[in-house]
Amino acid sequence: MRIATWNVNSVRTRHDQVCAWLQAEAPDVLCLQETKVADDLFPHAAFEALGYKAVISGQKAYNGVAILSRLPIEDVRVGFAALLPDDPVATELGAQKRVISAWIEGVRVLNLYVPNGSALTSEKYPYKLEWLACLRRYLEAQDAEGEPLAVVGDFNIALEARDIHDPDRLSGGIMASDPERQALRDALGGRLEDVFRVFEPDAGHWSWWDYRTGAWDRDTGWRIDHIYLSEELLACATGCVIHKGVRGNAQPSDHAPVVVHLAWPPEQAEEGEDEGGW
DNA sequence: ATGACTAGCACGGCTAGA
Repeated sequence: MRIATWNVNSVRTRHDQVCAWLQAEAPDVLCLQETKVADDLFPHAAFEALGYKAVISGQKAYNGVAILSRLPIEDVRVGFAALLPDDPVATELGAQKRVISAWIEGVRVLNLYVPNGSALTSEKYPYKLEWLACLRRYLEAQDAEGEPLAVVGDFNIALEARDIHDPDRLSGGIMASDPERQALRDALGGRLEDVFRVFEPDAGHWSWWDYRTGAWDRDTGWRIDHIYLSEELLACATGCVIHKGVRGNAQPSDHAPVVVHLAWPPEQAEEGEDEGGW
């Protein structure tokens, strides 16, 4: 099973590129962020023609997430409030469409678009921290479900120096400040592992290049698009790859896709504990 | 120190992204 994540910066502007990538790579699941479209205008037909069904949580112009899958999709949950019905902050944060999950092939796939925060002095920065605190409560509730879990998306946070092209200059600023890094670590709770780092310890691997600074030409990027796995999925991971070349397309998104390869579902022999079975 | 570029909305410059 292969699960991918890609911030496409408008699914309508990018849908030809998304289709081309789906045809070339054929992931089982593709999670999109920044779809930037209301649900009634989502381009379902283009993806259905390739065998992918989409479940979506969108809004006009901003934010928006979607899960595309060629495997059957069950038990879709939209927003933090789906698991935190009595949490007023979860309900309030639901105004921005940044959270969707689904049950696919025995995996809970959770697709997140974490707020950017803009600048440490912006009112959007405390919003980001509040959102991450709510994510912590949400993941605690999710953990109680005991499901194999893959949390993917655009986290808008580089957790370590090796995830930024110029850590000396950029550490401590937006996307690399201690409070947001700690808030994300607190949410992950030590239970979820950044699978890219299982396979690649070195710096120099980015998932986002700023449009404005000639970042692609200079390869001055950040690694802010992540895939976090629970223990039983991590044990099945055979690779995690950033599809950097996609950033070199004409009219690209500023993010590249990230894909995890899983030997999943596990062999029947490995899970057969039922003595009456055969 | 600042801004760059891209997209949406709507058709003129804003907001927002990261």
